[in-house]
Amino acid sequence: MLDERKATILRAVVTEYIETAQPVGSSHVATSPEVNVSSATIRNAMASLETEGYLHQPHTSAGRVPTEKGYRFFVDQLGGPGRLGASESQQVRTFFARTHGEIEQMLADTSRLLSNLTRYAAVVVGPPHEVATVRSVQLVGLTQRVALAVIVLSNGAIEKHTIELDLDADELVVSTAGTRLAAACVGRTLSEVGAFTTALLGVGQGSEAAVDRVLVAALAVLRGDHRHEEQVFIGGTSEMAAAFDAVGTVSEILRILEQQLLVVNLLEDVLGRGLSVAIGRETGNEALADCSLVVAPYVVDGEAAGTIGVLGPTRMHYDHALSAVAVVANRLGRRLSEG
Amino acid sequence: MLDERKATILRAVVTEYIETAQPVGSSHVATSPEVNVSSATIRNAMASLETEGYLHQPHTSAGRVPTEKGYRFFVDQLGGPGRLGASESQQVRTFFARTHGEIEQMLADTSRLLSNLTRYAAVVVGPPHEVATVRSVQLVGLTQRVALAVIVLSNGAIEKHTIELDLDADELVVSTAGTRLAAACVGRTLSEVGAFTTALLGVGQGSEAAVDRVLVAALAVLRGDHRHEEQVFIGGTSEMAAAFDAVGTVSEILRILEQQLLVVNLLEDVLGRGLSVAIGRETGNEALADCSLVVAPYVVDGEAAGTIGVLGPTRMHYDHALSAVAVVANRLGRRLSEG
DNA sequence: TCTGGCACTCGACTCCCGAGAGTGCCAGCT
DNA sequence: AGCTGGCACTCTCGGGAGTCGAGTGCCAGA
Repeated sequence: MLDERKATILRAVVTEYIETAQPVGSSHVATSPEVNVSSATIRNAMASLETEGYLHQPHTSAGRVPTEKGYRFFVDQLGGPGRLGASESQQVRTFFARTHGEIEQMLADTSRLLSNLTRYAAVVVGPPHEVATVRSVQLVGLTQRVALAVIVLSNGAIEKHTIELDLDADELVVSTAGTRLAAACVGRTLSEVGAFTTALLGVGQGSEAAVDRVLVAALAVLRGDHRHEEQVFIGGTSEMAAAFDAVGTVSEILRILEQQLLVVNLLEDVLGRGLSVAIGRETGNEALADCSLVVAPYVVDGEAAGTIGVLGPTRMHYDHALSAVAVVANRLGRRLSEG
Repeated sequence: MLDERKATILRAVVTEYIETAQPVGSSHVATSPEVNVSSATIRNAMASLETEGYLHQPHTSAGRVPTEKGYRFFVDQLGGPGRLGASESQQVRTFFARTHGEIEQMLADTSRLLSNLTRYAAVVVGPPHEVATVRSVQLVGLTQRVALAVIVLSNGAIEKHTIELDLDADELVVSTAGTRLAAACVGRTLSEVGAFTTALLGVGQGSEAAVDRVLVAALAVLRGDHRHEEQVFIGGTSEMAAAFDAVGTVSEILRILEQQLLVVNLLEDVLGRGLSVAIGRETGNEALADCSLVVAPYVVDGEAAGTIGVLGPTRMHYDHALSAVAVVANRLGRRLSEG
């Protein structure tokens, strides 16, 4: 374990490196107010910190740079998110006080807010649809052989699925099927609906064959995999790009962010490991070796509903990012709980 | 005007520069099979092309680089999109043959297809909602004072608007209002609906006051500005990033792409000027000085419905991008016309 | 156990020079 | 008249030498 002095020195190195992106030398650390020993002593400590794997020296005559382990120590000793500055927390409050309207728009705006606050890329994963209850189901015929199932969920989200019919269905048939479907689904969750069998719907009980066939087709679609249908909103990629200096790195990161499914899994994996910060390779993705991810779940009506996160360089302002993510997650959850 | 020789030389310089990103010297042009004069002659021609503004010389002992005017000439003399390679046009065909389901998903996938084909960023602007006819309207109560208007359009798109009510409305009131609304709206376009007055809806004619108030609130929302509600799908930003070498440039371009409204305007402005390619500053955006934009409208049921485009560096493969954009626009329009 | 001092290392920066790519111009050829 | 080969010139790029200085490790002494 690190004694108090080494911890202080490590803290100073990390802080300094985050600020300047330059390797930090012992004399520079000595000027830090928390440290009251000479640079020679610091040198000894830094050498030892290096052998223990917290610091790395790019070359002999350079200062030290934190390793992932060094950042990890730094983040752990932060001990959770601090408070956000007054003007920033005011900004968050007014944002959530003013925002209204469609949930998707709000989540997208939230990702923009978070990236504005942190100057890194922000990811907002919407609440999963499976757990929300169905408020309304409607079947709308688009063409003779294609209908659209529109499902309104209690949280204002909408799910829609095209249903390919194997017969020409007229309006009456479609709307009859819609009514039957609605009667069975409203008030249940999507995952319950997914478990429906045709029997539960009463297919075949004194109904037209055509209606039955539409219902069967609709059920088949609704039974489909609802996992990972979460919507993902990503903002501030330009801020993120500006934080790196190699265009190749930026390109690789963008390639990751383009795969929304991968992003969702990434965040949930990190959260699943009980972390709120994943540093470099801890993200589990080689392409993000130079990145860190700060995540937090948000809670709607007492249930974990979704995840938000911030993606930046490993030398990110962890304390600020942690606070921002925590505050935004908190407010977002509260806002969504209002209904 | 340029004589035949100068045109050929300019063509050769542009082609070469697009390929190599290196300033092109006269001796290099001389090796090109279309050119059968000595490098000295080419030098004279290139000097004259420079004074005429088609080429630029970074410094005395360097080769020439095309200016925007040079690219403009090159693009104009291409005379429209050529044919796409066999395997690529096959790729487009199978993509549109296989794709099915939600229109949004399809447009998003289209942007991915286009960026895959071109290796640049691709933008797909969805059909505007105002001109589609309403297939179904539904009012769903979410809470006592918030209802959701869900509008299904004939092309399978969905528009939804939250409606804040100034009274507590029970289910019956909301659904009654919904039925009345539907009766009036179905079959019309959204812009017609937007022009509705309360009188047209028959508000007040033998109906409950509560229903009327819900209807008035709903109409107010639907009257809202529908312009620029087009959805935008952007893919391949990572490819785009890889085509530049300054991270600052990439960041600026991403900042543009994050503003979807701006992107839509950009594409439509270019198209409005009758162009299919905007080079550098021709895009009208200073931040895109190093970019070119290749755009094409797509046509659904005989009507211009939307726009697709490709954003890459000024030294992009114009002929290929033009062909890809043209083919994808064509197929996309055809696919959406099927219904 | 900490500190000041000291010798040492090694990258960053500068300067310089040569190589090479490219140019402009001119005289001569067709 | 127009093209071409030749030539002198320019300027970037890359490598090498030299210097600077930030930073280190280690040691002797308080």
